[in-house]
Amino acid sequence: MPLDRRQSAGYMTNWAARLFARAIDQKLKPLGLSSGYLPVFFALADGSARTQKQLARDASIEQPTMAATLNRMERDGLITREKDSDDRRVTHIRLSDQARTNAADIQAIVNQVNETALSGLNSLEQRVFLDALGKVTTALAKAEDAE
Amino acid sequence: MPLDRRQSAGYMTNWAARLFARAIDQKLKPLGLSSGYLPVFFALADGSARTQKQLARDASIEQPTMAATLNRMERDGLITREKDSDDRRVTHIRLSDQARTNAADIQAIVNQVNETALSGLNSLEQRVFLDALGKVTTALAKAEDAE
DNA sequence: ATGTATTATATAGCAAGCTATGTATTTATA
DNA sequence: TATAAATACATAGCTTGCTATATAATACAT
Repeated sequence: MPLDRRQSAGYMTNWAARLFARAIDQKLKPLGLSSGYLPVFFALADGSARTQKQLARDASIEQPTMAATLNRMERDGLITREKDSDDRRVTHIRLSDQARTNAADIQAIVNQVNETALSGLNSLEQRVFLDALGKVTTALAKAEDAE
Repeated sequence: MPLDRRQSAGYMTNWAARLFARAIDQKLKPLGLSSGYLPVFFALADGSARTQKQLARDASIEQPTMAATLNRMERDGLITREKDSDDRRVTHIRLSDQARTNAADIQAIVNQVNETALSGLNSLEQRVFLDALGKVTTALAKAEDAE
């Protein structure tokens, strides 16, 4: 790949994100899971319930994307949906018991992929990298809001 | 967003990539372009021809993804396809003249988004960040190959 | 020369992301 | 109290990415 592409933060971030997703999807596949489920999984792992709106906000994902993800997770038996009896616009989402049994495996897979990804960086570089990702997302999110 | 998500390289990289794509797509929209076209654009910007296979390799994208991208670009009048007369499996792809006129604007948009994204980092952090992205993609690509 | 590999591209089908818009319910206001 | 605004979720339609597989053309090997 030409050098100038490697100097573009946007291109490199996109490429890294695709490699992360591929690595995680491949390892989650035997469990019948995929990378898009992860934010929902982690948000609900403690057994609590969240609404679709809360899940979307926590994962920084748009609501229709979250709705589609939850549809797939429901199809796969990973979540249950229960309408709020007071406010019937709201639906409470919980992990199924079956899904909860996978929690440790999922965490191990995520940790392993993150470790592999960062294996070429020393601990200072790892800190700077994660910190930089935080600053980059903050800057881009702020620029988006400023529209 | 909870702290532990911000400590996951995979999650943060995915998030940053989505913010990059959104920022770029929004700015490219007035030109009738989108982020997926960029790697093709840059590879062909000098007026040269490339095959689908070369474009896919250069962009580190799978061949069917590149085929779909090229279909959209052809639909939008941005590229031309010409069959090789010697080897009729091969198709040569070129930017249309119309597309070429946008080159400077596109480069400016990409530069601007990258600058915005990195605006919270000092020059040392920027260097470490880009270098880290290179190391992360190398590590993940190598792990993928090692299957 | 013929059959087998290899190569380049196409197609099918899915996931995960987006924007724009619709629908139903609740809240607020005139 | 009726209407308007806001809220939560659903739906439509698109892009960008993937894997798996098919098709067509070329190259290789016997």
